Amino acid sequence: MIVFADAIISWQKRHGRHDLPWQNTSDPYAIWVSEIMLQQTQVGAVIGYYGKFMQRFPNIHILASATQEDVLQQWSGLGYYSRARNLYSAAQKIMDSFHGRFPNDFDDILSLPGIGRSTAAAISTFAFNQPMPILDGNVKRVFARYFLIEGWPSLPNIEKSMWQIAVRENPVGLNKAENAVAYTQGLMDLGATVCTRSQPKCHICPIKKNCQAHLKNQTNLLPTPKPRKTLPERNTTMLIYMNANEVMLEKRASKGIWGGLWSFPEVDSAPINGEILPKFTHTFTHFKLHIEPVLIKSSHQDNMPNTLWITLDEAIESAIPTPVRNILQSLNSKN
DNA sequence: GACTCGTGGCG
DNA sequence: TCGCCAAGAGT
Repeated sequence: MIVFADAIISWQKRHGRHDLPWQNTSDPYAIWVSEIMLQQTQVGAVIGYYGKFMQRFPNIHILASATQEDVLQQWSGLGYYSRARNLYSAAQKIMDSFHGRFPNDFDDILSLPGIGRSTAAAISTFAFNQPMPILDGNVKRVFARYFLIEGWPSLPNIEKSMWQIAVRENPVGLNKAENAVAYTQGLMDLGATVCTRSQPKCHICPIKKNCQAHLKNQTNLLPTPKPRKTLPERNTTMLIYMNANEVMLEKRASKGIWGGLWSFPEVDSAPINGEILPKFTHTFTHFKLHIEPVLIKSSHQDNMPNTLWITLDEAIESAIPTPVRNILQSLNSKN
């Protein structure tokens, strides 16, 4: 109730995070970019990308007038590339449908591609001081423990009840708007720095007195982990066509894994005319990919569709996924 | 409701 | 070393 929110708010003001690169601003564009980058991605992994992205695309207009290739290049290595494609697509929509100004209406924000309920709420709160409830991984963990909610939090019925709690606890009363930022930020700060998944710092937690998991000594059992199946494994052979100083890259389909990025042509098994490079494994969230790179010396420039020849140095700076970057860098260090 | 979609840090 | 999962959204 009020007690919960007040405890979070006062704790955040004293002990929360106040100096992240996307804080201390009300620019909806800056906040939007940060919220997209932070989806399923930890703060430490985002900070470097965020600075470069904002330098390259300082506002909506510049982002919208760039190419998707430019945007994917800045996103290269961060993962979940549909976020970058949707960010770019949303920028176009803001130009076309909202006169180039980021909308402040919640439903308008929610209508933008790549923005779901929680991200829309975070933008609404941080950029426009309109308190709307969020429900991210941090909040789910805090709620699961504080209210002793069993079951994997992303199960639809569990998540639904957590949204109800998020709405109920969200401070929307009179004169609460000024604390909306502190409450929303505080929930995430608490989950990220105190109510962590392993070894939570309950001794410094501002709400431990009423935390059901803490009182019943079940903190280490909550939240209920996701039911895991064994990861499926796949194999692929990447063909690295290379002449004196250039490699051939192939643009991947716009959807699916690494959509819209540049990679190597893939086949099921190695051809006999190549030099087999060391195999390695790249692990995704939902499968393992065993990659066998094969180097093929090619004096002529094969004219395959959706391909280009590019120097090693330029290739490394392109919109490529991480395993491709690793391969290119190993080739570069050889030469 | 289940699946897809990246990468890196951590115990 | 390896399983887990993080400021989720789209299909």
